[in-house]
Amino acid sequence: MVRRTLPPLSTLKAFEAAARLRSFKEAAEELNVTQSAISHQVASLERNLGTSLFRRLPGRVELSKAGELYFPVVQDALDRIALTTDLIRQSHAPAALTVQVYVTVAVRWLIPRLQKFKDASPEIAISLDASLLDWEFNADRADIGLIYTRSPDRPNVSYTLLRRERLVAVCSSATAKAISSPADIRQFPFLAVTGTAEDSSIWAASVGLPGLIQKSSPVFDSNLLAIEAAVNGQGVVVVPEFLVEADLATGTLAIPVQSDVMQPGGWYLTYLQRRANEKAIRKFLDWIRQQ
Amino acid sequence: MVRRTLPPLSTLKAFEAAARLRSFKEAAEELNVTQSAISHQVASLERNLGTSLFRRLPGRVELSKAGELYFPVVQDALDRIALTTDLIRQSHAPAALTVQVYVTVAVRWLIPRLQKFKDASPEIAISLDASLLDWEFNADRADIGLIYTRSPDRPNVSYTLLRRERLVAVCSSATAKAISSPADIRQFPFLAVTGTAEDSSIWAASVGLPGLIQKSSPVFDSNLLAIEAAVNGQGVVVVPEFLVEADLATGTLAIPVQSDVMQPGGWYLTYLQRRANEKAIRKFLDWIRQQ
DNA sequence: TCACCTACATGAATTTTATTCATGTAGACG
DNA sequence: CGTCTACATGAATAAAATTCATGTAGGTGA
Repeated sequence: MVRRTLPPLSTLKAFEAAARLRSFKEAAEELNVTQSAISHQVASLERNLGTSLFRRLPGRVELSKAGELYFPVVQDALDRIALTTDLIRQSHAPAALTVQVYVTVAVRWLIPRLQKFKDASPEIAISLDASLLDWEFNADRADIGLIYTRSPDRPNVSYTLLRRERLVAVCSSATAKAISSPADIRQFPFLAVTGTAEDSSIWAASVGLPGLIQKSSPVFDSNLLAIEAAVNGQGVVVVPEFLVEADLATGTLAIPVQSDVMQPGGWYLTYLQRRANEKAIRKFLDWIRQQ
Repeated sequence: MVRRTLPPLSTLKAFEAAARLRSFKEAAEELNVTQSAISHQVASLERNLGTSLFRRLPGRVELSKAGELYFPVVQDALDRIALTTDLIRQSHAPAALTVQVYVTVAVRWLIPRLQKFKDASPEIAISLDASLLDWEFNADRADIGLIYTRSPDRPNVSYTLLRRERLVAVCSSATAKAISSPADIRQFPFLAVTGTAEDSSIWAASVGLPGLIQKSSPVFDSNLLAIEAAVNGQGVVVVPEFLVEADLATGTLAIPVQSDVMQPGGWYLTYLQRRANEKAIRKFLDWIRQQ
């Protein structure tokens, strides 16, 4: 008599993800394991049940009859467990929030304002994650992200639009004095930043200077470095306005040529939809919208 | 940001059992592991959740606030999984049924009739488990049990009364001829069987022979052996009537002294309540009630 | 009141299980 | 027809669960 009512529960995690995504490969990515691990786990569950749960088709899998029966039950059960597990963790863990943010935004915008949030919500421990690697929100590393995107439409992610930004070209005031018409800009190095070519060319087009960005332009890893270079009179850089507001106010940076063109995308606060009601996330969201 | 929505699911098995039984020791027994394993698993879950789930009291445990919140959810989720898992296993496993039965009953009653069941339900593969070790039904080893008990009241177990049996004393016909009154029985060895002292003394009392069973009586491990000894003229044994019906009919055994006393307990078919609707169990039950 | 018992805890050793790595297979796609 | 993609598979490795041996604390009975 071989009878073991519950299957090895760990295999269910793999099965649920594979069934939901209809792909072992994607399930593997979601669970941060290899495709091989999912394959083994599913095979082990199938052996345990004495029936196969997936039909293996070329290049993909689909649920078998038994899989169709099993999946909703397993998914529902794991959902319930996950929900209550989070509830218990939340009520017992000290509140903490990791904010994903680009270095430039962190240094030139967020950090100067962050003390106010800490004063208002001292019970929430804030960490910043500015590892440049992710341009998009990465829910594995952060609870909430302050990001720029043209397509705020990833599934299961909430986007709250904070602002659309005007693009401005900035340089040191000395440099600005030497520029009286848009064309004069060509006399100075154009400071390029990886990943922002679109912003630059939109701005250049708006002032009638196509081809402003040359292959020979100095290239920086991030806006932060390019802005510092501009402050030091090394050229002109195009950035969203809020990153240089303080410098414009103090005169550290100046606008050589006016333009009213906007960034094509928007700046958003993003977080996982299912976490929308967590206190720390709500508080940070409410606070940042007032800024 | 430490976030792992699902806890290690294997720890939930231990938690559920411990919470339900309100004892780590009993949970360990149910899951066939050591108490230490449960303790480690629960501790690991508690570490993962960041809060304790049990209050450790001297000699026992009770659920903490968080435990009270978690337990019903986990129990319900595991129940759902178990239910559907069984469903899938059933529909894909070749039907098989292990019947727990005492050796004597197997040899003298069940096996002679079993072919009829196999003929009627050839799709069900029958195994017998007559390992003497369990006097009670053991759901880990068998699907259904044919057992004798005075208290058919274990939780989660269904009992279907098959019959109550008359106790008869039997011996070879040669021995029977030498016995004309109850007292004559004392001239022959009384064949004792471990675990049936009660039956013997009830019978002895009913015919006015208290103290019939002596310390010097030969003792057998099971009725089967004692009956064989009686067949071979080695003495008198008291057994439930159905075990010797065939021998009485053929004259291999005889009843030296009549009595109408019944066994205090009954003969039951037992199985886990939750498995009452399985086809193999229902079929065996229906068949055996006709015998 | 003092052994002794019972139930749970704990750390190290061990066994079992999960995962990776390296490679294989089969069909789709250019 | 090669090449790519997604999954399978077996051996090696890493991680996790379990046991074993022992400890602790409170309760129980001589």
